Amino acid sequence: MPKSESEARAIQEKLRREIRLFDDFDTLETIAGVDVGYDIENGLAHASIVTMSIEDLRPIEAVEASVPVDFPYIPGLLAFREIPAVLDALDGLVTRPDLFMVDGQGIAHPRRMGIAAHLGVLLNKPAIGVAKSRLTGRYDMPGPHKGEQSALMASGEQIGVVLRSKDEVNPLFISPGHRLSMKTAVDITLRCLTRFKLPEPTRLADKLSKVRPTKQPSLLSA
DNA sequence: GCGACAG
DNA sequence: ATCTTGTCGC
Repeated sequence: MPKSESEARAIQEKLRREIRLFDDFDTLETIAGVDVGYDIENGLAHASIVTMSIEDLRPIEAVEASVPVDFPYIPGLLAFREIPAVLDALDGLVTRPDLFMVDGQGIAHPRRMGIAAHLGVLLNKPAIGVAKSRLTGRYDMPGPHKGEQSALMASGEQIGVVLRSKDEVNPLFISPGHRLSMKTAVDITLRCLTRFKLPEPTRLADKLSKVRPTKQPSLLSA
């Protein structure tokens, strides 16, 4: 873990060279949603990963892990705060998913190293960033209906797509993280949308990552 | 120097 | 992210 902000940025500058933004994968049958919630009073980061079939969006496996938070929230350095918990949860997975969908940015980041790109490079797996708000870049608001899009631009380049995932609700910010193109990132996200604002992988992971008062029935039990 | 700023 | 009740809309 980096001990300073400058050290963390240096790590990002180094890792960004590994990013590949073109489709580079074989099978794409399973996708895993990744999200992290917080238990403020206990100083814990609670990560959850939900693997499902891309074909029918049926949950296959769900794991969780809580670890002490050791890095503060600093815009642009979110990965250093959340990835430790994610890697811990990953150990509990029986089957490795073909692709990861992370709650946060892919390359739509000041140094093109959002948490989805960071995780993708660490695991050397395809990864997509699905954020609920903008970190960096300029864009025009897309039309009000589901499926409408606009480009997220920065430094004269497209770093993401602003996507209306549901009628009349704030749009999502999609960006590739690793081993897939901008187009594929959006195509896959669209295929994971149902009636909600968030695509299924992230939506289910989000529910599990929130610290619950008591135990709830498993997502896989039904 | 002044704002902006994923979760 | 998290803190929180009511309220609008299907």
